[in-house]
Amino acid sequence: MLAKDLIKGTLSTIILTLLKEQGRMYGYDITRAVKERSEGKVLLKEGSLYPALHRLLADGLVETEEVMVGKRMRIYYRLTAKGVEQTSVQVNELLSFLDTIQGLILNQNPSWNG
Amino acid sequence: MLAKDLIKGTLSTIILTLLKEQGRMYGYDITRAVKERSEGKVLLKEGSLYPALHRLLADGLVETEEVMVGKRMRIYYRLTAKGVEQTSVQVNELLSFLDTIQGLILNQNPSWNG
DNA sequence: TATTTATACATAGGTTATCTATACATAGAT
DNA sequence: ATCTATGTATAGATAACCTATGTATAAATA
Repeated sequence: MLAKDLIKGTLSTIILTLLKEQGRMYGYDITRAVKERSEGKVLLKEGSLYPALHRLLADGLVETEEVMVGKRMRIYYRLTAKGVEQTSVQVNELLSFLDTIQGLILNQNPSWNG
Repeated sequence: MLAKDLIKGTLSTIILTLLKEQGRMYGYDITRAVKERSEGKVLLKEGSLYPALHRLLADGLVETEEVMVGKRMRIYYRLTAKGVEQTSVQVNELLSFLDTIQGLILNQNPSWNG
């Protein structure tokens, strides 16, 4: 129940990061990459992924390229210039947040030890 | 917008951790502790905190002690035995998740560098 | 003495991201 | 034949968190 909720707010950043790194990916590709890299801990569902991709598209952070592979369609996504910028912003924000939470949990901030 | 969503799923763990450490705390106390420890980055609102505390109470993870201070009521919260157990579980889960996400973002998992 | 700020708890209602479940379709494996 | 993998899509449910509001005591400050 906890693990399920933790992904919230991090998904778009994960997708953007993968795209920045790989250049272009299609949806199914992303689900496998997330699964592999998280060692099976993060299982991205279609109901989460595709709406997320559509949001990124609507926000102008990614652009698409449709390709027919045999009789099957693939929709490749790649970052726009705006998307590249936003990726940096979100990655910094996310890493900073992870630090903050770790600090809260592990009590690395000495100011409260009184 | 990102930072606002990131807190989701982490709040109960933060509260439980604080209680485990401090022994007992009341609501307003918790908001200040979170603010201080996160250096102002996490501003816990009443509309988030009190429902969260009530959930923990309903789940039997905390118990309360009402104290009058002057004419004002304070409700102290402390962990139950079940709460102590659950705190460990959630902290481990959260730290593991933070590592996973960091790995995804920073690509520390070498298995995908092909 | 009037107003602001801090302390202290509470909840109704809104937002929204994610998940569940379902749908359609190609295609390889067993 | 049937299962599994590949590939995209959406309607509806869930639920956590926030906004806004309410009540009340009390200290500060103008």
